[in-house]
Amino acid sequence: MKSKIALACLNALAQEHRLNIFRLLVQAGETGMAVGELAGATGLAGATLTNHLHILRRAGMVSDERQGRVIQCRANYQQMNALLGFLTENCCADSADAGCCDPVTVCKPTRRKI
Amino acid sequence: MKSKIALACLNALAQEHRLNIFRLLVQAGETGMAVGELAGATGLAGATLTNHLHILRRAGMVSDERQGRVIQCRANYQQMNALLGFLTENCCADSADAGCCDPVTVCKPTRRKI
DNA sequence: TTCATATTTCCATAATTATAGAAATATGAA
DNA sequence: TTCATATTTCTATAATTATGGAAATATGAA
Repeated sequence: MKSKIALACLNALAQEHRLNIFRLLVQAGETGMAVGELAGATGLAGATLTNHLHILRRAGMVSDERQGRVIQCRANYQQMNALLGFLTENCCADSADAGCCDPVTVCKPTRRKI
Repeated sequence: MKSKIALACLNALAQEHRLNIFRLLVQAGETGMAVGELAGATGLAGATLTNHLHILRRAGMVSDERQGRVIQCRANYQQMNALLGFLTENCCADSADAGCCDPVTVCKPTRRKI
């Protein structure tokens, strides 16, 4: 992950409502949540929520898919893991003790409860 | 780590110059860098640098110590690790598959080259 | 069609954050 | 003392970000 993208990810997560939205999506696992569900869960006005989702999408932290009239959002675990990797990867960069930090354990989406 | 503190850490890192400062300090290891060295390395005006350092300090990401006329800054590895822990800890919160993510490997300061 | 629902875009405003000059403070050296 | 260096605080301004109403778009149902 490039520094510029990491910055976009950090920026996306560095806001109360967006961190909240992202965590809701992470916990929702593979199923994800509809924009309307997120509006209900967060109490945000539609336009405000759309703006926050836009920032999370641009950073690659959230992906979505239209299902009829509903747009279903999901956390992007790959991007989440890439961000964690970036933060630890640069921890030991250029040090005499390179590799002192092992890669972060990956986080996987949870299975939907049937 | 509480969500509010994680937010402060994310916010501290979510800015081009602050991410740069933090990475310089991480790479500087135990020795750290003086404010003046950081000014030289980043090209930031003194007052601007002070403001950014203030935000990193408030978030607990950077600590410092006066040594004569110089203030030596260091990355706070504990806080860095706590942030990584927070991000993965919440990854699987409330999931049926709790614990799917192991704790992040910790990052340690590098030894000073003698 | 027409209508209702879901979501976004457009837009303006309020709030926050970044920037840096100038003055102030802290320290040590002469 | 007096002076030079290091850093911060004060303050103002510019830039960016957050918020949400109203209108627009997309979809499916009647």
